[in-house]
Amino acid sequence: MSSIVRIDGTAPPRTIAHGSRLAVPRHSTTSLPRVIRSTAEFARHVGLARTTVSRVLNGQPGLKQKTIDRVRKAIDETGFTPNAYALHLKGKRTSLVGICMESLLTAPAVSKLAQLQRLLRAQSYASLIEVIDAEGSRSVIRHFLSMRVEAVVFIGHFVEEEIAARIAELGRHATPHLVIDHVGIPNANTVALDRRRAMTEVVSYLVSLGHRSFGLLGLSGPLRSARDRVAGIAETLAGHGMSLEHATVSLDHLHPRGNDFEFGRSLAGSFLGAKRRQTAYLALNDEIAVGAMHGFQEAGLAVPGEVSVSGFNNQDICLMVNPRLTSVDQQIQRTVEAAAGILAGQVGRPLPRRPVVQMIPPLLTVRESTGPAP
Amino acid sequence: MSSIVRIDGTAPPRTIAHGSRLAVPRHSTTSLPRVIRSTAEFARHVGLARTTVSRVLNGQPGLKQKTIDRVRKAIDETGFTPNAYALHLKGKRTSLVGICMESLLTAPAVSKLAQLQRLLRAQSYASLIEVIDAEGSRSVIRHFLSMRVEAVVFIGHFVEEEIAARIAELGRHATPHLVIDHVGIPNANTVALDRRRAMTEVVSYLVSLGHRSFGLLGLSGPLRSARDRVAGIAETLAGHGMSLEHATVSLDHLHPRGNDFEFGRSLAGSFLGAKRRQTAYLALNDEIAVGAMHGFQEAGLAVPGEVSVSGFNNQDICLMVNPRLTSVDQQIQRTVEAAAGILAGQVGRPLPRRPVVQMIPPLLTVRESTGPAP
DNA sequence: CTGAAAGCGCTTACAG
DNA sequence: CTGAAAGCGCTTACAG
Repeated sequence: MSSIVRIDGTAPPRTIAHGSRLAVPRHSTTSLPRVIRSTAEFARHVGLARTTVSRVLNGQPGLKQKTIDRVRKAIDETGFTPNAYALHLKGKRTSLVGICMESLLTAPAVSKLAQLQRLLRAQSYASLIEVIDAEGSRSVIRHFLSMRVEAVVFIGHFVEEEIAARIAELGRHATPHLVIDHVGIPNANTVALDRRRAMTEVVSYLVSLGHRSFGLLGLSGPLRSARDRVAGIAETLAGHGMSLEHATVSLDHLHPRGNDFEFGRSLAGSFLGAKRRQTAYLALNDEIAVGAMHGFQEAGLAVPGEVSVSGFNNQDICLMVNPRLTSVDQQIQRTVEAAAGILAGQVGRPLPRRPVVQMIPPLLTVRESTGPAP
Repeated sequence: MSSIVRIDGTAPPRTIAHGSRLAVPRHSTTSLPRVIRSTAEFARHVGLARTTVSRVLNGQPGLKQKTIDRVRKAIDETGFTPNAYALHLKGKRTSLVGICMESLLTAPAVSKLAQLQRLLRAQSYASLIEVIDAEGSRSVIRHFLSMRVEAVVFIGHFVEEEIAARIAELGRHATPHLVIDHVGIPNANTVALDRRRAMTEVVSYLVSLGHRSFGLLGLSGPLRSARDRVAGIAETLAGHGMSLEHATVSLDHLHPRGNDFEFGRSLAGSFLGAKRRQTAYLALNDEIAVGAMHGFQEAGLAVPGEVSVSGFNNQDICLMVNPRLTSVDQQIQRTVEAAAGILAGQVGRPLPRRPVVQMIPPLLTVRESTGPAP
């Protein structure tokens, strides 16, 4: 068992050992090897030439098995790892990918990160991961470039001009990039959910259930992702002879946007207070939808008997509420696989002249929170 | 707008431009600069000596302002970044921290990662992040070592012997480490929630409400974290003259462990079927607690009127269910700050002889899912 | 300010 | 198998 020392965020007291007579070698009977920091030191340690060690390390032919074994054994014993920085200077690939995250606090984004990293690792890439904001993006990209990453991935929604500038910078360094989620950045290779189509599917489905008036929850605002969604709603309504102005209502302006769940619940309250109630509610995300559902239910409204509610992202929480939430699945696995495929096609080759843009079809997942219009 | 090209995971078609007569310079009127890859090239580009450029780059004194400006301007124009690998060979710190995650799919772990990264970045560390399993941990650590990271952090629960071996390896390389969450690894610097105490608080509170029989949800199994929790329960019960055997029941063995929410719901079903029902239920995590709560409610039981349910981790979902879930907050911010403090005390110094272990006190967060025993 | 030189830790011909 | 050498991209004295 390790000894327990409580500290308060300060450095632990360094105890100076002065000549304990009972001192015994720790862990093993051989003396502790010094840290070996170079092939030169290591070669001396094994009693071979630097050149020979290097050849074993790189699996080159023409070596006696006995020599190979000797070196391997010494590597295991000393834990010697050749300096990656020297290796790269000699021309070895860095096998590094830089990943810029809008946030590590939103579940779908982290899920994309996790899956992308798994794919990259299978191709033996390691990842440098940074959360970026508008001000910090320049320095992050410069650091990635100084680390000679082989590609940079952006996951999330960013300030468009900012990322466009970063992408231009990457282009000047012949470094491939890919944007996941944020669609519409000039000259950006992009993989993103087809959000228009997502709303087409949701709205068509609700219209087929007889809904003609819709409350929009959190879909206002300048974000490209929200605007695309609203465009999809408008388009679909138009196809059924309705208009956005007449068939939809947004009360987003009535409440400050804090925690999404509370925001959704507040919105429900406002809709309840309005003269004419909508029969179906489309939320920006699952959290807002769940909040709204709670708001309606607490006021005694039946979901989906009196109002239908649909979410977005198809997170676990959709299954944990009652009734379970209808939502749109982002198809994260397909998204990430497409991203990895595009990157694989660009790394180590001349950059393509035109950006590659791939839209991923969403999957509407119908559950019990939506039903026929009353 | 970028042109839209649909592809199927294959590389984009490379279009060869053959002599369009309308070709115009893109983006600017100057010709596109070649990618500059070294100070030598860059010095030639600005018309200065390599030495001078280097001095500007490193902010050394004795340079004319005019020269400095000239170099800075050229850096902005060309986006030149000095090769980090050469810099490090010349003795510059790597300012890299390696982070080993058990998983990127569990919210509390990702939250720790996010907050730790923010603290590290404030000290201008970049992070190499890898998800590790028992087999892969060796190669990940060796890669971190070859990248000469200045410290390695483990976040989550691991196979003990595996991580102990990795920590020994790091020690041989004089590289500081820190384990967040997994307590009890020999010789490991550790920061972890005091899980025993967490259960002491929950159980004391429930006992004070009159509860005398407890259902344990998902707390069985060999995981150190679960065993610590059970030990805390036993201790507290003993303090009130009760015993684990008589006062608690676990039915975990009756259901396969899949999705936690469904697992919780199934467990509730089994408890409902049993002869004598417990009055309070302690869950491994919030998801299981929410599942159980749903299970009870669907069977017509009132929460907390007839049964009390408490979760663990205090995730957002606690607020989104009805009644809101009593849970234990891990105090992630304090945890991560402690971790960063310990690391800061160890980087660049001789490793301490004894490991530092710091336990973080939990915060019981009482909500409406727990109440007086019926 | 410039220029030539040494050296960080490697790999890779090259001659023994 | 060994050993000496060149060179990757930097920084840092050192002499001009």
